[in-house]
Amino acid sequence: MPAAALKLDETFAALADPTRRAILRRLAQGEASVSELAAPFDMSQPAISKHLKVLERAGLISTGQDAQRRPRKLEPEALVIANDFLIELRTLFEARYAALDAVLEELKTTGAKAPGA
Amino acid sequence: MPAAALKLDETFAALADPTRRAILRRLAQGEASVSELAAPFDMSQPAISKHLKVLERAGLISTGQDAQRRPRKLEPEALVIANDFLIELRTLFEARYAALDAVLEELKTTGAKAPGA
DNA sequence: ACGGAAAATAACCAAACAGTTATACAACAC
DNA sequence: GTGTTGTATAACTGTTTGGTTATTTTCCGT
Repeated sequence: MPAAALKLDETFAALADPTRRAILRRLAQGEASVSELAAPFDMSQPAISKHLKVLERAGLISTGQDAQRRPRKLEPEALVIANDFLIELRTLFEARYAALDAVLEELKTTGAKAPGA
Repeated sequence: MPAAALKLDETFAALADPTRRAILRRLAQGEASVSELAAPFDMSQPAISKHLKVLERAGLISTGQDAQRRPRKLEPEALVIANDFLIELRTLFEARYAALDAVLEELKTTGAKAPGA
């Protein structure tokens, strides 16, 4: 298993939670402190800290420092890795149809004979 | 919470497992029966059936019928939904930089004064 | 040095997950 | 109908997850 796959596990798992996705949306608009991030949610501060830890382990965010605050910011690289997997799938999928199209085209031009014949 | 968010939860959660991602890669190349899908893995058939159920609930695959076989095929629509979220994030993120660039540009042309001054 | 604010950590709990084995079901072959 | 193949379901188990409250740590202000 490639090393990146481990990160992929964590990245997709991190994205599977609506609270965490909302946090990412917020961070896409700029850095924010834990309490700022926690404010919109009906949830304790430690719960948010846990979500942030999940996001950080997945490489989706990073932590800064500003006095007592630990502002988080989005790390878009991890998003790219996730996207790459989706693109890989889509590419494989489309390649298959391209191959099928090629076969059909071949059949048409050679007069509906079997490929090996 | 929008209705699509529920699917997003399930879709990303489904993608978070390496066995399931491998199954999707396999299915991207064409339909396959359960036993075909199970073959590469050191895992029981019921375990694979469970993974397939997770993938199906997420809308990532669908089930056909061919005698005793229940061939699965990839459903790329769900991939699009997942991709849309990533794109949304990226768009928000880039919009912010665009806004920042605009501010910097404004500062440059007006002679480095504060925006409100 | 002390008090307070921001955040992290610990300890705990219920629910969900990912696997197992054993069993049941469905559809074909004879 | 009987046996066989392919798949699903049931029941169980250890681990992980997502939340809680209580406590601790870190840093600032005075």
